[in-house]
Amino acid sequence: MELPNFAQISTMFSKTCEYAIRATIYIASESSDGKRCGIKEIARKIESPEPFTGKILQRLVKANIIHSIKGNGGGFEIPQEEFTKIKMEDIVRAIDGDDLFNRCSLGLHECSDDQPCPFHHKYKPIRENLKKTLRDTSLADLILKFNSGDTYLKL
Amino acid sequence: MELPNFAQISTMFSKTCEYAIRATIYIASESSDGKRCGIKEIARKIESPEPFTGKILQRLVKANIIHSIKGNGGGFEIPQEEFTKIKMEDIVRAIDGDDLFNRCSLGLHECSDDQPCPFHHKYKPIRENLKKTLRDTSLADLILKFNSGDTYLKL
DNA sequence: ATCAAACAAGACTAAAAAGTCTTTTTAATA
DNA sequence: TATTAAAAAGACTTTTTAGTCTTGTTTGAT
Ligand code: FES
Ligand code: FES
Repeated sequence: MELPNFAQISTMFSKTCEYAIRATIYIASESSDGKRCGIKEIARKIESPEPFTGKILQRLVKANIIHSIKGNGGGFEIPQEEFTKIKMEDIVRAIDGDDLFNRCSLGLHECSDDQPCPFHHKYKPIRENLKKTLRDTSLADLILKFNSGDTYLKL
Repeated sequence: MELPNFAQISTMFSKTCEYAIRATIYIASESSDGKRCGIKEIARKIESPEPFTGKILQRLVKANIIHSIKGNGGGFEIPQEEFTKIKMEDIVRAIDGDDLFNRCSLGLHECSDDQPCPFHHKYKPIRENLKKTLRDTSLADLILKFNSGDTYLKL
């Protein structure tokens, strides 16, 4: 008999952030096709709860990552010329803030080289590597293989 | 004006797991000095809520990571010969389960090479690197610099 | 034997994250 | 200008994570 889980599902990004990234990729992919898309469609295509997705999209609009057009025929879109400018880092920061980038892995009040926790020296390079990847990965990179059907946003 | 955080504090480990790791390190450090320690002392030294710390220690006992001695003069300890055998991976798995090790970074039901999400190929090596580090880092490694006062468990 | 100092167990509460619902605003179009 | 299809806004609910409290059990020392 295995002990059941004790604490939270622990991943890099919050669930909210996961939805946000998936939604942004889907919108970009449609935009690259000249199409605008609405909440219902997005929620269906990325398998996310519809009203919650609405909330998240609002936040992405405020953070200037996606554009929204209100009214009949409206929806969300991203101008193609932004694809290379928008990085994964931007989405993560907009939703999860910068804890992932700064916080001590063991929960000390500060992560610092001067007063490091016992895991700091092994953790820091991993985090730096993750940061670099998030900084270097653009929406253009993310939709490339998605458009060709080689990566997935659900299942 | 900056937008306030929208979602959870996102780090690798749950807060519970952070406490667990800090507590284990502290206990090991005392044990390496031949000393046994109680909940109150541990909570004080790692700056964690006392009753919650008790809960977490219980879990670590069940997972066979630390030993507990009940009754007057009791407390927690870890036999020195275990220091190199106990890995960070063991603590993380005992508390957070294996989501960190398996879960898709974008929240798809499965993380797989066959039906990868758009971030999979960039994410996987980072995660593998983290896993390797957790697998390779033993309690002995963690307490080394802590015993010499070069790393910290609070502030 | 009794007492006191420890951990164990489990019910309970609080806070944060995730998710829903209702109302308002916007804008194209008939 | 009325209708309608969309997003925006904000109050609300649920679930999960974090944390507390009370009661019981164990055991060394008096
Ligand atoms: S001090 Fe803990 S990760 Fe830097
Ligand atoms: S499928 Fe998403 S990280 Fe592997």
